[in-house]
Amino acid sequence: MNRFYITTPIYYVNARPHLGHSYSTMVADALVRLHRLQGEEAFFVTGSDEHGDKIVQAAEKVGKDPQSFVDEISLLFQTLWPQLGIENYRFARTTDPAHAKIVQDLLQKVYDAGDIYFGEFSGHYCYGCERFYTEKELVDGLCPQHLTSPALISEKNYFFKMSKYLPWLKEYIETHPDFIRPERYRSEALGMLEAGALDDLCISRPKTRLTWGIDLPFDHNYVCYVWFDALLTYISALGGPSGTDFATFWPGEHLVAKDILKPHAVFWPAMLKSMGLPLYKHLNVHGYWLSRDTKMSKSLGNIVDPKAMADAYGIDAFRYYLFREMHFGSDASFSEENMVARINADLANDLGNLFSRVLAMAAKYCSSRAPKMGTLTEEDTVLVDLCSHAMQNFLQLFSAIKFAEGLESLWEFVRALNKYVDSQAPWALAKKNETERLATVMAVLLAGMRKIALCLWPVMPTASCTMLKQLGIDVDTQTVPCSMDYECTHFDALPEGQELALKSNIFPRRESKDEKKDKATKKEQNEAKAEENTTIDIGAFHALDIRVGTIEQAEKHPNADTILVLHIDFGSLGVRQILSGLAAYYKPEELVHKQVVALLNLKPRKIRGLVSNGMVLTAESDGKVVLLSPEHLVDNGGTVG
RNA sequence: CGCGGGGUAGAGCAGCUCGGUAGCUCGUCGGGCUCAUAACCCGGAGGUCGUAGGUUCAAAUCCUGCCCCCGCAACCA
Repeated sequence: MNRFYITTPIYYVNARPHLGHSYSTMVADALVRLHRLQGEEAFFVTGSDEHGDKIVQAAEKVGKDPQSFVDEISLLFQTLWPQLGIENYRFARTTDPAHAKIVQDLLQKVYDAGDIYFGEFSGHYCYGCERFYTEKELVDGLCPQHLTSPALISEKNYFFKMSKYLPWLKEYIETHPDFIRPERYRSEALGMLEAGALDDLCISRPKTRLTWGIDLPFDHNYVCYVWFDALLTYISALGGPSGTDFATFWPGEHLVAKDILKPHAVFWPAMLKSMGLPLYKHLNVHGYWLSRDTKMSKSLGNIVDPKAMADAYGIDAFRYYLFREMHFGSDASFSEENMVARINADLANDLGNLFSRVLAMAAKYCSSRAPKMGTLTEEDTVLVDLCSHAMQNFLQLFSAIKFAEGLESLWEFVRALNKYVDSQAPWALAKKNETERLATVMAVLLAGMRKIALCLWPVMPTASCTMLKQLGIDVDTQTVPCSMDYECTHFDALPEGQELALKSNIFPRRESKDEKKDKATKKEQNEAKAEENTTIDIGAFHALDIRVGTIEQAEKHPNADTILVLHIDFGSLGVRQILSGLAAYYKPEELVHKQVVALLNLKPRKIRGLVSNGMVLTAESDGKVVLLSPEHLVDNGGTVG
């Protein structure tokens, strides 16, 4: 059996989770689901990176000890994921004692191999901040916090001989084109190596400066600093190199955002090489979510709260939007208006409405039971082929982390199903009593809808299950048993007689801000108008050409149930066709020879294919409509005033 | 200064690796249908592909110059 293992970054918990964390984690969830859908055993690791001086400082600021501080923030991450439909993961914490043990074992191993040395590091140290500053960080040579001159001091630390592995790494990346993907980040990584400017990696901090970390096994006066701690989570979460999960799932792959490219593209492969462990399969790098065109940041106050979005628009719709909008690798901009537009167009109009219309027809024509799929016509097989292509493209693009493109290709099939409804017109088949063909058309539609629901499971697990349930297929969000290889190449009907949902409303339309505004302003305008226009000039009344005429002929509109088509004689003005919504109140035959009053100079309007040249005047009473007529017979064409 | 990303229809984007039909969604205009969530289906309008050159039979795509926008302290996917 194939297995799939992927990781998100181990998030640094000095801040609360935001949209970026959520996106990374959703992508991991979707990829795991994609592989599960193909019958593989798959899961991912996410977690929290909890050591380091910034954590200590952040904890001090709020008057907490580091451990209870990280417990609290880590919990925010842990509780968020289920609220975003994320499942099938293991949550790892760098303060877990089991992790510390593995880190120490591996450090010892690297140390024994001679890849760690004790060296001197000198730099600009600010005693106020208790940290080193690089030349770049200093403002006019002063500490940016305290505006004091930093001391030039040197400190002894442990270093990892990374430079030793860089030529090898460069060659490895050059000979493995999709090791780092998309391409642009591979070039960037090669650029980092090209520069030759990378020094060996400082991996320790003296306890005089930092105690919140894992002790170095070979020197208890030092703690391990970031890289050999956080990055090792990817394998400590598998029980370390000797764990059984490690044997089954490693090498896996990683998912990161562009800001942490360097540690993952350079440091980590060098570390793995030194530890004698196989390299990961792929490093998948995505861009940033921007708010309009600028970076989201706490200081700008344009942070998007993922939980609030999921609550407002639904988890599935929110996830769909993120996957559809971001072209993996590039930055994307997030806006609520844009999201509403996307949700309405793709989910409500195309997909949701497809389910709604087909299930409604199934209720009408098939008593909500899956019908028998008869012989397929050429039109049917064209659709079936399209389905197979769309699914294959979708799976291939998703595996290649091209989510937006994959969804786009799947939507070609969604739209094709809507077209198929139009071209086959089941309602017409029902009228003509072509029951066999009707059954086949409905069966094809239902089978196609099942395919879409299956493909969408990675992106919208809950909605996917709802769709499948509406098709009479019982599933839960954890597992959707099927073989996609089979599904791509076979187009089976739902089992005949399977019970379907009576109706469907999976993705209701959302009002955009503009629509809300429009409605509000319209309402205001109407209210203002109502106040202004309590009286009109007589001229306004004279502008109306109202006359008396006699109904000569009356019949039902062939394409509209509520409407009657009247031919009314207006004397010298001739006979006019006027349509009126009277079918519910008058039978056509009782109207003939009746004299009525009508407005003639109304702009002609087409109603369901027939033109109406005026409006018959009526009165409304108790919700019923009554025709107005002169008190006794008058000449046809006479004016009303 | 430098580095990186980008400039393609009213909006948002794809296409550029491997030159040859300018594509998608939304919006807009016209038509159709009545099964459906004012939805769906068909058709039209709308583009000097930032700009100036170059290479080529042929350039959105390759090369060069220039202009404009965004990011590059920290938090941080």
